[in-house]
Amino acid sequence: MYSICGLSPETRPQLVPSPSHGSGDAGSPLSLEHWYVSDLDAWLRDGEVPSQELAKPNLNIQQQMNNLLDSSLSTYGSSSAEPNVHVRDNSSKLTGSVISYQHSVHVNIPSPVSSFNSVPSESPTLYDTVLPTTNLTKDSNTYGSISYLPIPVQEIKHELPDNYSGSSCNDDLSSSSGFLRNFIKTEEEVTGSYQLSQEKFQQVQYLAMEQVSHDIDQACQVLGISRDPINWSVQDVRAWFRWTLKQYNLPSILLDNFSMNGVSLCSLTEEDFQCRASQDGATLFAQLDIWKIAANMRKNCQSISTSPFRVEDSILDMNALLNNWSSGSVSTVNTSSAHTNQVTTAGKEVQAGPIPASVGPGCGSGTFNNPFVLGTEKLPVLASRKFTNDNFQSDDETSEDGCDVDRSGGSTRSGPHSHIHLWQFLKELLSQPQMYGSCIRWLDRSKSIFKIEDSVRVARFWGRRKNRPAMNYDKLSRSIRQYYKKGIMKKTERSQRLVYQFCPPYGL
DNA sequence: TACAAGGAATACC
DNA sequence: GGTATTCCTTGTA
Repeated sequence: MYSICGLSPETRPQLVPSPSHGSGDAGSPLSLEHWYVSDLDAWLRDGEVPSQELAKPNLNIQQQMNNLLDSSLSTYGSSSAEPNVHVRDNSSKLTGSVISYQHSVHVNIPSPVSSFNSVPSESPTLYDTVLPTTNLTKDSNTYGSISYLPIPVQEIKHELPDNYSGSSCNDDLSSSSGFLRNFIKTEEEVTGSYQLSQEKFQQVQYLAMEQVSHDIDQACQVLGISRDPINWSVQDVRAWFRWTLKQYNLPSILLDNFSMNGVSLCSLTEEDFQCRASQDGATLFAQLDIWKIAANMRKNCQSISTSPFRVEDSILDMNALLNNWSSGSVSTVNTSSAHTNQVTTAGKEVQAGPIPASVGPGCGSGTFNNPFVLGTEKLPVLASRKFTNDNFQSDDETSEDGCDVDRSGGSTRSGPHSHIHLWQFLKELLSQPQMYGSCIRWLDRSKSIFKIEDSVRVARFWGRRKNRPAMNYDKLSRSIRQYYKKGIMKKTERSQRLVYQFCPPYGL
């Protein structure tokens, strides 16, 4: 039997509380998507991790996790001292969505459907993942920003259950329960001299996303609806709303406001949701977004017939995985070579190409150009990789496989040897305000006017994307200015610092 | 100090 | 050759 923080599984409370803006006792919510800022913030306070990055409401799970990584990295990277993470009394207040121990972190994922009586939960109520790690070490070979040496692969494999061969998206996800159990450590192990691991956070991301997928599967079973909201009928949409409202104990809304099929529903913006469902619109929109991501994930994974997802992927390039899931734009790939390389370089500094999503599941010849990849600045494994290695594709190669950008959309994928342009890249960032809104955002979408809120980060993202570690805003802005005479971009009529405007049709 | 603008040379594909 | 990068100077807020 295992014991964590002095509480047996039987006595420990349900870990993740209901949404903070919910009723407070809405039963067990879906999963980590319910890690609202307050949850993470509470943990970060205990962990003495700066939380200013988390002061944004309605962050989705990726944002939360990545912000978490950001905060952790910045804190731990700024000091040679070990993370000052300590035990917190999880029996009080939040009942601990995340429980921190000295030198280790437990992330507890609740059973997603335990409150949904008609669905017998096959998953344990508590998923406890201990995160033993290696040291976080500054690596001067990167951008000058904080980065870390990767965890040796053998160490990773050691921590994984021997019989775990990785879970493809088509696997029986219920097996994740057993898998997770293998991560449950004894208290003795918990109090061992482990250190906070960013790699393990990535692992947690994987587990969380897998769990979300499981949740959705079960909900679909009960509701008799498609996993993909696009396929929903008007009745399906209504069923989903009823279920979601119940799941989150939200007050009833006028379902007539959402009398539409799945296609129409998916085309609604967050603002549309808020107009139709007032303050709960954001929550509903976020939930739908998760479903859409999961649906894309399933589609993508089904297309990867030759290369099942492997657990190494989740560890070594979790962000790429999530990017894959979220972008829904990966094509059939062969992951074997890159992955093999990663494994066989165990114990060494993992050599890799640039940041692209080229090494994640379904990303071997990786194809998505989603700038979320650039968010891997937060991921030590990737950040510490060298920028030259033939075993990994360059970023351009990554984006070329079915990725290219047309003038109107800015979405990237098409034939080989295409290269993303800066304006396209900026549009990609702009297209994901939830992810990059703190860096770059539209000021006036109708006029294609945008503002770079964080020039340093945007430049860093661009540098990662183009494998230019020395990229900075001076250089990036020079490239932007090159667009002036080409008619791609311009300064606004009333010139403002860091404010630019796409010329038509580039801003469409 | 950060940003804007643009010239010039260079690198990369 | 096109595009981006790098380095530079000058100017502005």
